[in-house]
Amino acid sequence: MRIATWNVNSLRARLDRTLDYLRRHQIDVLALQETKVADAAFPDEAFAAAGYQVAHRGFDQWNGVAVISRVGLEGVQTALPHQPAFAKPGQEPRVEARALGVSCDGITVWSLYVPHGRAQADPHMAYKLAFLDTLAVDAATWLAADPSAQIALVGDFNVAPLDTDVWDPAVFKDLTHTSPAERAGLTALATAGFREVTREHLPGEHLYTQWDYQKLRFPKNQGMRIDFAFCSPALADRVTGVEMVRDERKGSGASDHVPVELIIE
DNA sequence: ATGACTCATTACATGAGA
Repeated sequence: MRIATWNVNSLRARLDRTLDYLRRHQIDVLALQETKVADAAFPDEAFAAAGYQVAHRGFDQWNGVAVISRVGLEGVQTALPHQPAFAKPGQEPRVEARALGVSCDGITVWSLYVPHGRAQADPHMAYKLAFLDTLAVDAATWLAADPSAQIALVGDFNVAPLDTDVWDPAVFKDLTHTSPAERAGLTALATAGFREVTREHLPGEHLYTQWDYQKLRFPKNQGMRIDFAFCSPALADRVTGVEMVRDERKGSGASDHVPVELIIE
């Protein structure tokens, strides 16, 4: 069984590419982030025609998370139990479309799009840290309720845990993604008992999952490793391999992120 | 070549992303 996660950066702009990827890589479950589409405009039919069921959460052109499965899909949860809300200027706080949980063939797959943070002093950063904090709290609760649970927390975490996860740590020092507080948010998931299986299987340095569109970042391999898969112990034991699909960053019309796949026994 | 941002929007400039 193959589970993939991909920040697709607009599903409508990359629907054909996504369908083609599913076919070529024989993906059973695909967690998408940044679909940038409202639920009403989600292309359900295209996935149904390819043999997949779909669960999606999206209000407008921002954020948006989905799980696409050909091995069953039930028990849809459209937000984390304690997911914090975010208030845009002049608007009421809203729990954004950043977490979608679905049960697929006995595995609970959460597609997660952690808030970016924008800048250290920006309110969005406090939101990011609160999101990570509640994620770890909820995840710990799930594992306490059932230590044998099969849970995959996958997606765009918008945190680079190690200095070698970014092409130049100095560039990010006063920006986002590498601060101790942000990194602590991911450490908390490990403390809760979840294992980051992409690092277990691909421990190499400078293995990136995202390259900015600007300044020839991809040809120069100046990227970031910010897409991960935190698995409950019972599921982590079943993971036999991980692949970062670097080819998906090539060519015109690519997302700035590549898919990350888990091969599960 | 993997190539000098890209996406969506009551769009023709702006906000957001990382």
